[in-house]
Amino acid sequence: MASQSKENYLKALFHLDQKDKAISVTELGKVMEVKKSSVTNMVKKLAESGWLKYEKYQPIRLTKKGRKAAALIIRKHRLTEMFLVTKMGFGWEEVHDIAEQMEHIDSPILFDKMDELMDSPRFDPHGSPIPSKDGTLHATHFYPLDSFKQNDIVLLKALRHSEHTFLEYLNSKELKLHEQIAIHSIEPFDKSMIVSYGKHTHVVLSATISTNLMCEKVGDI
Amino acid sequence: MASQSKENYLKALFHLDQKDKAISVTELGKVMEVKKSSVTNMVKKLAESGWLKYEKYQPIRLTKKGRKAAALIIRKHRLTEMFLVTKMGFGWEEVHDIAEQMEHIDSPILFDKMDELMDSPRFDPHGSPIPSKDGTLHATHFYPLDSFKQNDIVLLKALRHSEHTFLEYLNSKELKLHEQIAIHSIEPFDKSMIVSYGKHTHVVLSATISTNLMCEKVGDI
DNA sequence: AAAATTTGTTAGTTATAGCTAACTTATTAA
DNA sequence: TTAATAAGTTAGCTATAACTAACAAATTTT
Repeated sequence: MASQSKENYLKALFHLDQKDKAISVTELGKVMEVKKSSVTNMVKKLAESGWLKYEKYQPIRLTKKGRKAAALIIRKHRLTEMFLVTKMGFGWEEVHDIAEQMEHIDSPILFDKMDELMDSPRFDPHGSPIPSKDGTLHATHFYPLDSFKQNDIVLLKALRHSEHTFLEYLNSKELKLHEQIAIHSIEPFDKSMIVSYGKHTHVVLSATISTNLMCEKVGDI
Repeated sequence: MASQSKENYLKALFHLDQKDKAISVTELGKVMEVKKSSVTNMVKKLAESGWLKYEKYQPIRLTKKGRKAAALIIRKHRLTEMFLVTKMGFGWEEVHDIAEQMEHIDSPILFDKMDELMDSPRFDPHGSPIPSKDGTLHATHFYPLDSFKQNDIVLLKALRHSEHTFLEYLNSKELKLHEQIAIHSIEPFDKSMIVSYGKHTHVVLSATISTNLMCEKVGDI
């Protein structure tokens, strides 16, 4: 495939692409933490190799080929994260940086083996879906905790993002994926919630937290 | 640490260093599969960062710092190989290329975890010693099968090299590491041997094979 | 000891991937 | 609708790490 740098651009493009709106040079530069001029340069090269379509001053559009390549890199990343957590005993807050490097490893047998050893997991440790081998990423239908109502019972299915500090916070609250959460009340003023889950009853979750907890309703109190 | 390319130079230098004789630019170039001019250039840079000592037209000498850095890269390589074989079910002929990439991953916790999960293995799947965490590589005292005598019983402890075809050959003969080998006779003309091991009796091993099987004597027939 | 060969170095080129500075195009505000 | 701002591009520079071609030093052979 492409160089590590190119793979990172493809990955970033894939993520921006998911948010449906047009992808700009400036935006891509922000995500990649490089200057706009560097982006213009790189995007030209990626266009030459058919990973994306690009015309001066126009939005960047991934091609089917580019989208598939990106999905397969993300597949390697997420399979690795899941392997590290389920087979090696790492915490979900430890695996991102390792997977960030492992995703560039060129070895189909390695990732096939991980997949096999884990019986083809569909989600990574943070609840993000793992693209399938053909580069397909099926959409999930989870909604932020703050979009549910009082007396709803939900399951925590994914995190909107996986920043280290956020994961550490959830660890400190012993709030894990697939945990059942009961919404006792919602404070109208700051949207903070009083919830119960696992062995914790009547815990306060701020709106900052609850917007990032992606859930699925399973019943009522 | 250094770039991937620099790490590969250090590794090559370490291996050449083990063969005690002075390291030349030409030799290093052959191992690295680059032109001599590229070596001269790189060696200058490595010298500037203190990985080695170098003066024009003089042999290259690794510094203590360089030797340690190299040993730690080799540690990552060999730990990975062992992990892939013992924890993931790969064959010893499949792991080199993967480890070659994984050895550049910057993540102490990953390799510490592998080490822990395997209870600090001392050898990799091909019998090569794994440098310890402080960069020490203890010498092994194994000798090629062809240096033993008729009626000696030995254990296969390591391979002199691990080329894919050689490993495949050993697989086809069902000859594994730690297998006990009894030397029945040695053909004086071509130094081929008739040996028995496992469930195989009176198998012929050519000198080409036996020189690459590093063994340790455990008794007599 | 001179000639031939091998070994090693230097200078200059290429590709990748970033940067700054200057400029152009597009969009938004006055 | 002009002016200001934001977005995007171009040109030229830097570092890494390879290369070739030409040359210099060291070693071997005759």
